[in-house]
Formats: sequence, structure tokens, C-alpha cells
Amino acid sequence: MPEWTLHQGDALTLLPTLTATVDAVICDPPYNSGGRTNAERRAQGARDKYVSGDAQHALPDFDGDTRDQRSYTHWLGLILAQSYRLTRPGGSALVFTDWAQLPATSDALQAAGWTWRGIIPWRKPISRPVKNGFRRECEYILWGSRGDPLRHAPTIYLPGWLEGSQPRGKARVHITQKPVDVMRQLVRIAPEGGLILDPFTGSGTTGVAALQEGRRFVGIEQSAAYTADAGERLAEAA
Amino acid sequence: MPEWTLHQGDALTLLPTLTATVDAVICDPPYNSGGRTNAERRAQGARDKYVSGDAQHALPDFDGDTRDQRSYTHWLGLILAQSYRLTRPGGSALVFTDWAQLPATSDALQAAGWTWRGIIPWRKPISRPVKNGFRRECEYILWGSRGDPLRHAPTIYLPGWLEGSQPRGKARVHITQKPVDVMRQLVRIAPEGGLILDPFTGSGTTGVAALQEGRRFVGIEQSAAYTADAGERLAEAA
DNA sequence: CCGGGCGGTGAATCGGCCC
DNA sequence: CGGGCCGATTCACCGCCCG
Repeated sequence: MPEWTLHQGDALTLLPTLTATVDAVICDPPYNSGGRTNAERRAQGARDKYVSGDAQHALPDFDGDTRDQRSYTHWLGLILAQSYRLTRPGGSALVFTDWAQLPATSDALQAAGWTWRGIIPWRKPISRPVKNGFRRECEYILWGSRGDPLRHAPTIYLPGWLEGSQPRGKARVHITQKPVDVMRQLVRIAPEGGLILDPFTGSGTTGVAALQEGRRFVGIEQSAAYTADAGERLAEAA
Repeated sequence: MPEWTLHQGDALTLLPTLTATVDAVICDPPYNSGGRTNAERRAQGARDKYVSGDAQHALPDFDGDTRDQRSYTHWLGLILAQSYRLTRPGGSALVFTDWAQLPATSDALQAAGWTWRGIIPWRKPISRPVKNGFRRECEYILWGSRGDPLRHAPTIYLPGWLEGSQPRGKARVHITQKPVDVMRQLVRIAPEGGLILDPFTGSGTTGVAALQEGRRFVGIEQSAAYTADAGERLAEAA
């Protein structure tokens, strides 16, 4: 078994063809939020939502961010059900979400068969204030397990709160790229030498963190450009 | 208008009789979680669930923590709808919840007419570890507003997360008592001199924080013992 | 009679905080 | 500075029941 594998294509198409047994699924689906109405959601591509209007850089847009909430829940449920099938009993799923999609993501996780185990807030110190209200500086990671009990050797205790700013400048390849230090905490939910699946690999941060922590990695990414980026980063980390 | 008022009785009965116009509703309903099955929930009172078996202290139990999730959502929706009726346009609601009830609480908030605006995590440094998993060190405050836009004079910017340990020792009166410093951040969502409603007053921490920050307070509490405790703390703070 | 699932009972886990 | 205490639950074990 190689240390890492990367598949290019649609996650819903490719997941049913995989046969590996996975210790943990860690993913960051397109959040599909950012508008309180359908019209607002329809009007924007991902780039307009996640990138400041005055940002100097020009990162590519990504697809799959234009579903309404019902079909988002359904689609994510299908992804998570396929991921569940590949996961060993006692294994875990970690799914990123923003505040607005958290309930829908929890529905999808549980509909797919996972036992919901908790929420891990991720604080991004670099975030915008809200006029006359509370700053939105956290995203959330929903944690589920395939059945009960959790299995992990040797026994570990992981933090319930993560902090870290998104990469900036030329270290930033993907619009929603995560800090490697945050991902390194998360991949430890799989035992050392275990296999981690990420059906939305993007720039490959999950895989980089997995390799750095001595875990193996299998990823799926739709875009050819990001698949190439991720391949380079994974080769360098391995 | 007095600085504070306290009503003893059932929130669902008393809320329809109130006529004051409120700037913000801040409440901490019984979470009603802590069991994955109906039987587990039915079997225990709040004290048995939330207090360690070996705890030396002896705080009184509280009621209203034995609903299944559907009726919890429905009941909380009725409470929040009555609260909505009393709130001025542009006013806010802040509702405490734990991770397991967060989606249900979000449903109730929105069903009652509130526009959901975000999640504020409250981090409690003193919390239990989870074997082979992620520590559960946060509770959550759901933020809603009565319509759009937020109105507050003068303009303020509030934090996106809160930190603080529950009171310990003889400072602790209620099982689920909140730190005053945490509540002081929250009551600032109402303008100075504004009126804050808490339909589950408990030991009265919301009111104490409101008075300390120059806001007025109206509370409802079912238990006679806690109403007395809260009255003492409020009189002292005023 | 064996195996598995469900449910009830009780001990406990690490780290912060206080004395 | 060290020891003890406590935590808005969960884990693990052990019955019982049923297939």
C-alpha cells in the first residue's frame, strides 16, 4: 500500500469504485452558504463569496457550490454514506462546515449512518468584524464515528478547540485552504499508519498533514489543476 | 420603569401576559440532552446527569429536562415565539445550547420567526477529556435578530467567541450557572439603558450582568428557591 | 445453547484551578 | 509549588432477552 494515492474525478462517481478500508474520513465540502435566500445563493460563485472584493490575488473558482439547502443535505448525505461504507467499525468522520450549514451537515452525517459525537470549533483569528453584532471567526468540524466504541491504539486524547489562520500570500493555493497545523491535530483521530480518505482534496492539506503525522492518505479531487497542485505537495511531504 | 423585575412561574404561562418592549432576549433553556435514547433521558434528573457521582457539593435539581427532541424543539419554539413578540425590530435573541441540541435549537429559533445570524462558541477550560476522541470543551450561543438590519446606538463590535469557567465553590448556586464575565459580553447586544428578558432566570446571572453593564432586566423563573436567590443577587447588583 | 443487541448501572478521565 | 478536587457525560461492563 503506497503512502498516498490521488484520484481525479467526481467524488460521487469515484467513491463507489474504491475498496480500501479507511480509518478516518476528513473532508471540507463546498459550504454552499453565504446567502439567506435562494436568489442570493444563486447569484454568486464560490470566489465572490470567499474572497474579498478588493483582494489582490486571483485564485481559481471551484464548482459544486450552488445547491439549495435541501439538495446540499441530500448530496452530502450520499457522499458521507459512501465514505461510511469504506470506514472500519470504530473509525471516524470529520466534516468541516460553517455556522449556517452546521445543522444541515449534522443531518447529512446522521442520515448516512454515522453516530454524531461532537463539534470542534476552529477559530480563525483573521476574520471580519460584524457591525452591531458578534464577529464570525469560527468554522466548525462535525465529528462522527462508525458505531460505538471508538477504537484507537494507543489511547489518545485530542483537543476540543483549534486555532490557526488560513495561509496567506503565495503559500495559499486554494480559496478555502486550511492551515496544516489544524489538520495535523485532526488526522490524529486515525492511528499511526492508518489510512485517511478525503473526497474533496483541493490543494491537499489533509494529505500533507496525514503524511507528516505518519498516516497514509487517499484523496479525490475533481479539478485537474488542484489535483496537480495536491500531487506536488504530497510528493514533497512524503 | 424599574431597573429589574422578576416573575415567578412557568415561562410559557407568563410570557403571554407581559407587555414590555424588549431589546434583547438572552436565555439558557434546559438542554435536555445527555442520553442517546428516550429511556436514558427519562431515567435521570438534571442533577444526576450534570454532576459527577463523587461531587462533594449538593446543588438542587431543576425541572424541564425530560423532553424528547421533537417536543423539545416544539416547546422551545413556543417560548422563542413569545419572546419574539416582545422584542423590538432590530433586537436580538441569544440562546445557549450544547452541541447535541444545536440543530434543534436553530430550528426552534427560526420557526419562531427569528433571523439566524450566527453561532458564538463559549469555551470552558475546565472540561472532561474524551477517550480516543476530541474533548468537549464548548457550549454554544445561537444568535438571532428580529428582522434586518441590526439596530444599536452607538455602533459596537462584539467578540466572536467567549471563554470562562463556571463559578466554583460557594459562588456557585445553580447547577448550570454561567460566569458573569461571559454574560457581560452578551448583554452588550442591547444598547445601554435597554431592556433584557430572560425567561429561564435560574440564579439570575443574566440579570446581574445586565445591571453591571447598565442595562435593565426582566426575568422569569419557575422555582421559588432560585427566584429568591436571583432576587438577592439582583438587589445586590443594582 | 450461543451470539448479539439493547439497556441500565457505576466508575472514571485529564487538566485547570484553588488552597 | 504540589496535592486535591471537580467537571451542562461517556465509557465499559454486565445482565437480560430474543432470534
